[in-house]
Amino acid sequence: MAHLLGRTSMGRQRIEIRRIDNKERRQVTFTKRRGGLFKKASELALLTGASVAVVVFSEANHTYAFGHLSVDAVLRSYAPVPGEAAAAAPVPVHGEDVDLHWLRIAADEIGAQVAAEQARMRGVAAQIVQAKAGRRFWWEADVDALGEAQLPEFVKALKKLRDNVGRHVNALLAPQPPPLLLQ
Amino acid sequence: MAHLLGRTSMGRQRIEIRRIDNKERRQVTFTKRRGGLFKKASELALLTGASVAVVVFSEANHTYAFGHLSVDAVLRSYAPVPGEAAAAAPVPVHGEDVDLHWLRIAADEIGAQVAAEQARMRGVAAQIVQAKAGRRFWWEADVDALGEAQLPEFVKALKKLRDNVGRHVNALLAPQPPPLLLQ
DNA sequence: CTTCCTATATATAACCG
DNA sequence: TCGGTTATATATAGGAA
Repeated sequence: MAHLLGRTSMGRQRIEIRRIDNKERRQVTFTKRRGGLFKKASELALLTGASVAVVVFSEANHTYAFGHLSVDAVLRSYAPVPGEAAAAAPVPVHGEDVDLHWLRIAADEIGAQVAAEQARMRGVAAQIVQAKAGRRFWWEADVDALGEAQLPEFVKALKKLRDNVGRHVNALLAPQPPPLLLQ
Repeated sequence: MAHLLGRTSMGRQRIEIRRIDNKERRQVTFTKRRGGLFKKASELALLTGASVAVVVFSEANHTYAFGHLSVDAVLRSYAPVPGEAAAAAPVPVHGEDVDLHWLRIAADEIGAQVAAEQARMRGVAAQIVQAKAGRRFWWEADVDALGEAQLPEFVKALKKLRDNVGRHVNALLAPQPPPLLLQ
């Protein structure tokens, strides 16, 4: 076409970092860059031994996540409960038995995560919130607070949700194999 | 030095994507790539309008996070409470008043996040866990459950923590200006 | 929505202050 | 531990399948 006289491609063009107006271009860029972002995250984790988690929600409300060791293991942040000393307990490291999980689901459909890790954690984390009207939200609490009776059921429910979301999470929880991308 | 005869630099060298043995190099690479990852995340969000969250835990257990619109707003996934219909409430979209927040702190020191968003959310989310010994953990709950008495104090504590962590979060919560990097 | 291809814009491994 | 410089390895915008 008239565009390329001689050359076979215009090559990469510089663009401004602002919302791409054209819908389809925006979509293509989203897919390409999402992949690049996950790759970078993967490399960072692999090269430096850091734990990395990336969660992306597309405009279409699709959920994409990457995690090494597992999204949740990373997201599950820590924080000594406000006002409470972060009792430095001899926490085992990167372990085998990841028995617990955390979960998330996209509003309109799904999108989820769950997982656990014992590594590095010492304190626990916190929070939630929401301001407006009748919305519901969260709040972190001590597991113990759940009581031995409720916990099992809760975990069970979470696992079920996880399964529905797909085997994505399982892949992440797998052993050594290079971290993969979540749909 | 004998290394560079003529040239002034060896330029970027190709490296294998596997743990960098040399500790200092690993540290330098961590810092550089962490910045690059956040930048990419920022661009993805800006270019495509997607919500992106990135959380990184260094080997030294430092926490770094990036989020657009705010880490938590993204991480705070949704999931109708297990067993409870996700009452499709007419949730306002991406809004102005983000009055609540969520927080996270790195075990040994800090690292935090907070935020809220009304966008897309309809349901609430879920959980956590931990299996082993005396570790403490979380669990999400309905804000209402906190009670009007405790909530204010809790939020207060969180805000204080947030402030200590820096104005980073505030930057993220800001209006249009390009999303920035945390820490 | 993913993928291929080419020409460039960028990210960064080494090194130095 | 951090930045700044340079030469190169990579990521990608366009265009099209």
